[in-house]
Amino acid sequence: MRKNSLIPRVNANCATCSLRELCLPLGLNEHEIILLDKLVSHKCKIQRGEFLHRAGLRFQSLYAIRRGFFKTCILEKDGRQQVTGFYMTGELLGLDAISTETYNCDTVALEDSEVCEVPFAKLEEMSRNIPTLMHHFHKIMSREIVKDHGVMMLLGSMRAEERLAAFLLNLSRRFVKRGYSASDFILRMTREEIGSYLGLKFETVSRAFSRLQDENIISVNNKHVSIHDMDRLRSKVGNS
Amino acid sequence: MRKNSLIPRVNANCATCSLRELCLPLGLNEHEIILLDKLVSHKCKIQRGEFLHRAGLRFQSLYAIRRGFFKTCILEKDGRQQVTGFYMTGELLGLDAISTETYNCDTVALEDSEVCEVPFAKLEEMSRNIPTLMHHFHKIMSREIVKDHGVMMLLGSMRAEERLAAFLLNLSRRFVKRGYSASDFILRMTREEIGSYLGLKFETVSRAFSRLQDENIISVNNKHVSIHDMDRLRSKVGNS
DNA sequence: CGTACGTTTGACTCTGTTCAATTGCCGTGG
DNA sequence: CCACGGCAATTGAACAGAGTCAAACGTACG
Repeated sequence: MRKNSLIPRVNANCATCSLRELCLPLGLNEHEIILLDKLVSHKCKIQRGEFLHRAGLRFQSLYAIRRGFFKTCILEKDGRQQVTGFYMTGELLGLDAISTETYNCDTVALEDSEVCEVPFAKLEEMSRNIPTLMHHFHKIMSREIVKDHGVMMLLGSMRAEERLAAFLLNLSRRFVKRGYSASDFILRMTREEIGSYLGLKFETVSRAFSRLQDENIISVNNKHVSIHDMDRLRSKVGNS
Repeated sequence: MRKNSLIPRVNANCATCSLRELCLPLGLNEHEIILLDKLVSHKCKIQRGEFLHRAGLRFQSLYAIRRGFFKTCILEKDGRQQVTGFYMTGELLGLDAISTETYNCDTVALEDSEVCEVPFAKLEEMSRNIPTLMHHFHKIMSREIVKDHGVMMLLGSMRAEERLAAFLLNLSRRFVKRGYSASDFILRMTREEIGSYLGLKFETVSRAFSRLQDENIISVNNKHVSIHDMDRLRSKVGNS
């Protein structure tokens, strides 16, 4: 990655990493985890607002998020930008770059973060000898595809309020998995970024927030969201 | 797959298959292709309108399309349906099922088709010994993700006419790769299916077709499309 | 403390949806 | 072979939801 950056690097340590459930090594034995430690050679810190990488850069590594929050976005020649995903602790960045051997999206930290660099060639080589690793990796890629199909569903057939409800429920679910509150969280992204991801203008996002708040389903205070009535929020999705 | 179906099976033969450029075996030597032949044990024919598989079925195999045309769609509990993709000769079906070990979309032939069954467990096993096969497979999965991001872009930020133009250009490009005309083709899907894929109602799709025809960019006669002015069609995409 | 940016809200516009009527196409059966 | 029925596609008119433009307010950061 960014050769001339000052991002500090230290050795990773998968064996003690608290992400073991979420990240790659799921289901490996102790010996295999030690091997993996050698694969994941470096951690690096990315400050809020910094790019992990930009579209066009040559692909070499995937990045597992050890801590933090990222957005990925693609940019059309005519200047339009589209946020293609938000990624949090334990998730894997860069899967889309394998096909072209070039990162084809910008990846930006939305809070101070830390990632583990996973050199892809080494990952492939190692997975030849560790079938469970290979299989797990395939599942992760496949899950990414399923996730994208969900977003396509959302973009293709839901209206503004439904989209926002689905988005909040998705975030909530992912926070829970990581041990945080299901109903109380801080949004790391702006209304505009949410809008881009959901195919809406930021004013529409703001209005949808306000409407959900007026109905006492959630309360919003700038970036802080509290879900008061999870069931009614759920019922917002899929009732058109 | 469908144990009690009457779909006839014959041995596949990758070595002589005309899809070598598009399908999995890209870049393999003769010996490896023979191995692959043993992997891809069966071809089967699917008639127009038939399901290759339905959502919920246990996943075991990927399917390479040897000839034909498919749509994949997901169904929400509330009855909404979303077409998530159209697949043609040389493309690979079932990648989304790896994550859950269950097909999570319906896959329907839109014309009489023929697929090669690729047992996934065997594919993984074999790719341990053939690094190029593994790498190529990773690229295919990654390409699927990139493609989905493109659709998200389309759904998130284009208007009706742009979406249709982008759709037609995409089809055109894929037909060319397969040796067909870039400017003259038969649509295998209905307006409703196009609409579902593009996040539009079928009336809107129909109107967009008519408008492009009125501008002499294309001509449409039911399922038959001719592109008259490729450049102006291209300029329709990305000018809002 | 002040500025810049993000957010909210209102009024108006416009694109796409909805509802409905009509035409065209294709396969089936008389 | 033609007539019929059903499904797909086209087109129009009225409507609604999201977009646009603009103003005002809050918050965060230097």
